[in-house]
Amino acid sequence: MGDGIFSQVSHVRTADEVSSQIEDLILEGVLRVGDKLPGERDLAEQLGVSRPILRSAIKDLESRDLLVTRHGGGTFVADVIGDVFSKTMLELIADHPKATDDYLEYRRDVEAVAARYAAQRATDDDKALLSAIVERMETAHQKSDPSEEAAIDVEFHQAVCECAHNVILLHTLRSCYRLLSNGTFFSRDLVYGFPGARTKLLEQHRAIYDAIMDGDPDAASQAASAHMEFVQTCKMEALKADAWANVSKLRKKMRST
Amino acid sequence: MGDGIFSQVSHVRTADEVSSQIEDLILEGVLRVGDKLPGERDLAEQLGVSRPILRSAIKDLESRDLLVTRHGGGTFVADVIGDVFSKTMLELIADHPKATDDYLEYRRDVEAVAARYAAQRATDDDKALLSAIVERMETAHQKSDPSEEAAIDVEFHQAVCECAHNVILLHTLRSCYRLLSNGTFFSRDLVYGFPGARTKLLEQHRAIYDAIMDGDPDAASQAASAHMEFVQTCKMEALKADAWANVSKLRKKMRST
DNA sequence: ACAAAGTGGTCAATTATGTTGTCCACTTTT
DNA sequence: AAAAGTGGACAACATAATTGACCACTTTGT
Repeated sequence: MGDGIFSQVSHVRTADEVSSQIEDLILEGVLRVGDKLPGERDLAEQLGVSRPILRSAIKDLESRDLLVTRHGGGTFVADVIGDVFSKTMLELIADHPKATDDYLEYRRDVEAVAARYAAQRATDDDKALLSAIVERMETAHQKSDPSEEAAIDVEFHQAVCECAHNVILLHTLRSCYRLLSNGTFFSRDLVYGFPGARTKLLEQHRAIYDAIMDGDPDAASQAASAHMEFVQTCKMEALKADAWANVSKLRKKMRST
Repeated sequence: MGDGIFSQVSHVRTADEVSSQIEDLILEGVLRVGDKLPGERDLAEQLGVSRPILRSAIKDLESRDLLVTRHGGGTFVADVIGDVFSKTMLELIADHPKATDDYLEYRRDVEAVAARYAAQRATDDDKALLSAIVERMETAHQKSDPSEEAAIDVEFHQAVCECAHNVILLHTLRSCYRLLSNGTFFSRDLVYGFPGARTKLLEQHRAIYDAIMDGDPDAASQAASAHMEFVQTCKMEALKADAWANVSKLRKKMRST
C-alpha cells in the first residue's frame, strides 16, 4: 500500500500461474515423486494455455528441481523429499541404536498429532482413499506376505498424514518414512516377521482407521501412539530373538562337528 | 476440473483486476457513497496500470452503477445503498405505526448481533475510528445540539457495524439507517428532543463503545439491546407527550377567548 | 527388429493485450 | 479570467500469448 487505499495490480504472467498451480499440487501431495505428468499437448489443453507458455513454466519448475523431463520420454515429478539428515549424520545414526529409539519416540508423538488432525479434517475423498488402502492391507494379510504388508504399512501412514492436511507435517514425516523404507534405522521385516506381530499390526491400523472414519480425534491419537509403542516393543524383542537365534545357530554348528 | 487434477488458468485481464479491487473496497465500506476517487492519472500510477486500462475498468464499474464520472469533475462512488422496500411499500409503512415498532424490534436484535461481532473482531484501526466518533459525540453533547448529536448517532452505529466485518450486515443495516435518516419511520429529533434522553443516549453509546474496546461480546450485545429498547420507549413516550402538548395547547386556546 | 505413435524441443508468424504519449474539452480552483 | 486539474479519445509502439509447423528422441505395438 502506498499512501492510498489502492494496491499495485499483480500483472501475473500466464506461465507463472501455471508454475504456481503445479507447485501447489506437489506441495499438497496430490502430485508425488515419480508421477508422470500428461504430455505437453494434452496438459496445455487441460490448463487452457498454449504449449510455449506451458513449456516456459516447466522450464522454471525444472530449474528449481521440482520436475524432470526426458526428451521423448515425458515429464515427471522430481525427487522432492528432503533429506532431514546429511549422509555423515546418517552414518553416525546407523551406528548408534539409541538413535533408533529416539526416532521411534519422535514418530510416536508426531504420528499421534497427525492421526488427531486426520480424524478432524479427513474429507470424504480422503476417507475413500484410506478405505482402499486398508482393504488392500487386509488382502495382503490373508496372503501371509510380510513384505507386501510392510510396504502397504508406509502407504497407510502416508495416507493418514495426507488426511491431516498440513504440508509441513506431511513432508517431515515423509522424510522419516524414507529413512525407514531404506533400512537406515532397522528392517521393517524385522517387525513384520515377528511371531504374531502381523495380526497385531493389522488390528492397530484398523483402530487408527476406524477412529479417523468416526471423526474421533482422541481415539485416533491414542491408537497411533499405541501402535508406535507396539512397534518399538516389537523391534526390541525381535532384536533379542535374533541374537538368541544367532547364538543357537553357533552352538549347533559347534556341536555337529 | 475436467477429467484430471489440473484446472483452467484464469487469464484475468488487467482491467478486470482493477474492477475487482475497486468493487472490494466498495463492498467492504472502505469506499463509501459519494467518495471521490483520485484523478485517473494519479490512480493509474497507484495501481501500476496504464490510463486506458484504468478507464476501461471505470467504464465497467460505471455500467454496473458502482461509480459515476463527470467530465472534468472527477470520479465518485455511486449511491449503492439498496432500497429494502419499494416506494409503494414505504408509503404503506409510513401509514402504519406498527411497522415502526417492528422496525425497532428488528434493529434491536440485529444491532445486538453487530455489537457482538464488533467486540470480537474490531481491529486497532477500527477502534481508533470509533474513538474519534465517540469523542465528537461527546463534544456535540456539551454543545447541547440534538440535531448534531442525532447525525453522529447514525455515524456511530455505522462504525460499529463496520467493526463487525460482515458485509451483508453492513449493507442491510445501512439501508435501515437510510430509512431512519430520512424520517420514514419517525423523526430522530423526536427521541433526541425528549427531556433527559440526550444524556441517557450518550451513556448507552459509551457502554457499547466500552464493551467493544474491552473486547467483551456479551456486554456489547447487551448494551446494544438495552440501547434500542430505550429508543423504543422514548419514541413511545415522546409521541404521548406530543399528543398531550397538543391537547394542552387546544385547551389554552379555548380558555383564552 | 522395425514402424508407428507419443513425447519433448524449437521457432516464426500472427493475434491479443497493455503502455506510452499526445491532444481535446469540461470543471474546479486560484 | 486564467491556470490547473479533471475526464475523454486514440494512434503508435511494446509486450505477452497463441497458432502452426517441423525436428529429434523414446516408448509401444506388431
